Amino acid sequence: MTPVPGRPVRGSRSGRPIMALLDLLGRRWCLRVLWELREAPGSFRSLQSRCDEVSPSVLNTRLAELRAARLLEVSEEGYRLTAEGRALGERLLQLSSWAEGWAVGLESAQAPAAGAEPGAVRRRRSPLKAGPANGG
Amino acid sequence: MTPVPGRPVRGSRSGRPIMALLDLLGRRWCLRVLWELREAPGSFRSLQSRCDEVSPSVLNTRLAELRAARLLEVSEEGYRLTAEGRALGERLLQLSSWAEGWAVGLESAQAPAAGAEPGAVRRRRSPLKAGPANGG
DNA sequence: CTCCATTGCTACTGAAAACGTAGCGCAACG
DNA sequence: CGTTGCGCTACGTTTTCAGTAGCAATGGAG
Repeated sequence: MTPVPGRPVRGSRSGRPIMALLDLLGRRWCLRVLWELREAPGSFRSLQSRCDEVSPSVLNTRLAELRAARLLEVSEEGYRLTAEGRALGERLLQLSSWAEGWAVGLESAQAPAAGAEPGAVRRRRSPLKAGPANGG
Repeated sequence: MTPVPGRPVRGSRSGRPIMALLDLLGRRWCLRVLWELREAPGSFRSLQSRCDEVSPSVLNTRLAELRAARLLEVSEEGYRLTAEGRALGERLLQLSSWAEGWAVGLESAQAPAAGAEPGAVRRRRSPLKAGPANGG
């Protein structure tokens, strides 16, 4: 089921646009497909190959969802982003530049923060300062 | 296993930063947790509640991964984004504004593109125009 | 001081999603 | 016509997520 704004989606009962988007983008391979299509349209097998041989069944499911969400359309070249999809893709580009800085920061830290590192949130009986009211 | 730049991650053999990021963000609930933390820090149960009662086991896994990636840290208020994490969160904000436009576009289209709609990529024996060389 | 409510998770099971493979049917090339 | 390559689909297996119960630590109330 493709998450779209206005309908309840995983993570939201209200169907807020950003919630629908987070749900869709949070599916395995979705961001990667968008990323690849941002660079160039492609056929099914081309996309499969560019996504490191993702399984055809999952790729097909993701393509159908992206199409249902009108981020992607079928053309003579195979699959390409719609205008909306391209606009989204431009915003993904900014993630790339962020990621370069991230990688540098991780390198200087030498390793990912170890899971065994002390520092888990202490148990407490009183609630910590409340966050904002529930979104959704 | 937390995807980090420099190591092979799902979707990439080279460990390119953007690939590690796409892998991490493409996990269920990851974007949503980042989105909620962008707004305000929170305790475990607060985050759980703000993420529409996500299961504690998955939330715990996601928090650990985000922490290993140094996007999140433990503080007196519970969990909060690191400086890097906040920078990423700002970029997520831009997705929100995009999503508002998306929702409008979908409304005027009246329904998500039906899966049963004709227009799947036609079979062909010759490859379509090739996309770029494999990324990853 | 004791009791007990609340917290941060963990353990565990079943459901859903992803993975991986084989192969069908169509298109088109030789 | 036979063969090759394409876009998927079907199906079984593995992994991840969803959901629940509950433990141990914390600390507020009496």
